[in-house]
Amino acid sequence: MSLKYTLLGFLTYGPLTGYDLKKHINNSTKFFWDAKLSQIYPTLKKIENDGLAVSEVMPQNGKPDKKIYIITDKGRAALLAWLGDFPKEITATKDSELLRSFFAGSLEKENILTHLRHHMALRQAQLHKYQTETKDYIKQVIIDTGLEREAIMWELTRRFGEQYEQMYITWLEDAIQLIEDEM
Amino acid sequence: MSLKYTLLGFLTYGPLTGYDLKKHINNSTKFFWDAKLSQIYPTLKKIENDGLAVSEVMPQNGKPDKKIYIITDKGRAALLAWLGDFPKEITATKDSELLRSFFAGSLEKENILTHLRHHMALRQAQLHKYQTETKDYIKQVIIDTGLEREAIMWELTRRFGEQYEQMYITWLEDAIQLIEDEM
DNA sequence: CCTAGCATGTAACCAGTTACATGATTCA
DNA sequence: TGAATCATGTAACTGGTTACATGCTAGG
Repeated sequence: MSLKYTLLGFLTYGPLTGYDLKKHINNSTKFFWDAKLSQIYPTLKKIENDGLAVSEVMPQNGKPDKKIYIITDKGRAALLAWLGDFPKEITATKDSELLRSFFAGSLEKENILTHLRHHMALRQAQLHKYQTETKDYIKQVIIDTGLEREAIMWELTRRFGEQYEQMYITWLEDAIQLIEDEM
Repeated sequence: MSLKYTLLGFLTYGPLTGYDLKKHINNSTKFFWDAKLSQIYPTLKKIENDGLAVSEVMPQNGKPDKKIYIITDKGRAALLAWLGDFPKEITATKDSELLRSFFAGSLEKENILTHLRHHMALRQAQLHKYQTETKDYIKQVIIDTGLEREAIMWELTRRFGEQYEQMYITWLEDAIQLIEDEM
């Protein structure tokens, strides 16, 4: 359901193709809302059928024709309605690594520790990515579009990613310490 | 896919019904892996078909008969194989509220602030739950089962929940401050 | 020469949600 | 009297993944 609004959200900044939208997602919402091209294309079709956007075909040679989507007033209204919505409950975020940790009690100590250390390396890489690539991308988009108000929100969500990874790394460090000492 | 291992994981502590399993999930893994009864029942059926567990029917009157599942050696082996698995990439956790924040730049300042404050109340309630209900439940399970080694891991995942909510609340506070001052 | 990027999509499948169906007991 | 708990499940649907199909261009 939220993919629809992700696409409409990006379309408010200007007309885009499915391929463009995927690149925008990869550089920004990927870590809290991601989708594959094979899901994006049918969703765009549905958006057009519902009158939330219209498409224009730009012929190309050697490549498939580009299909550019333009948001309609109805699409803008639908996005605003969604933005104004309040959830009454927090939605549980799934994390299979926490699940694995939860049931890891039956494994050998060293086995658990190897697991946690491996996971930590992945988290550190992700933290680094938020602090470099993602940060640079947001800076560039601000320069290119001049959307200052939006930029505040984009930077805030980037910082969430950064703080989430930092919290995760601290938790992993503490977990490793505790298991080394008490297991 | 992970629901299968969630169910097998709980079944290693003893024979349980689908209904029992849901209660265990609600008290522990719910915040990083949840499922409805309508998904649990067919998954248990699949687990039995694959030979990972066997079921015994206990007749009752006035209620549907209880169907108790018992994990098999094949089931234990499957769980251990999964526990030993390493993911090569971190999986993006979906969060529609972050997505809403990402696209909230077009809304009025007060509108965004109301949203963030509302979200904060939900997060504080969840934090409190981890610090009371969830903590008490783990204590009780340790008393009842004496699974000390497992208890270390359960307590660690509970602490993750606590630290996650604390991080989220801090982020929301900072976001509110920033928007009040700079928007 | 091979990989990555550009650019579209479909088909089959798996995971998960919502709604429906049944019905007794207990507690506020 | 009505909601919650116990206890099972099915059917229809939506969301999301994997695999397949096509084919050119640019760069290392």
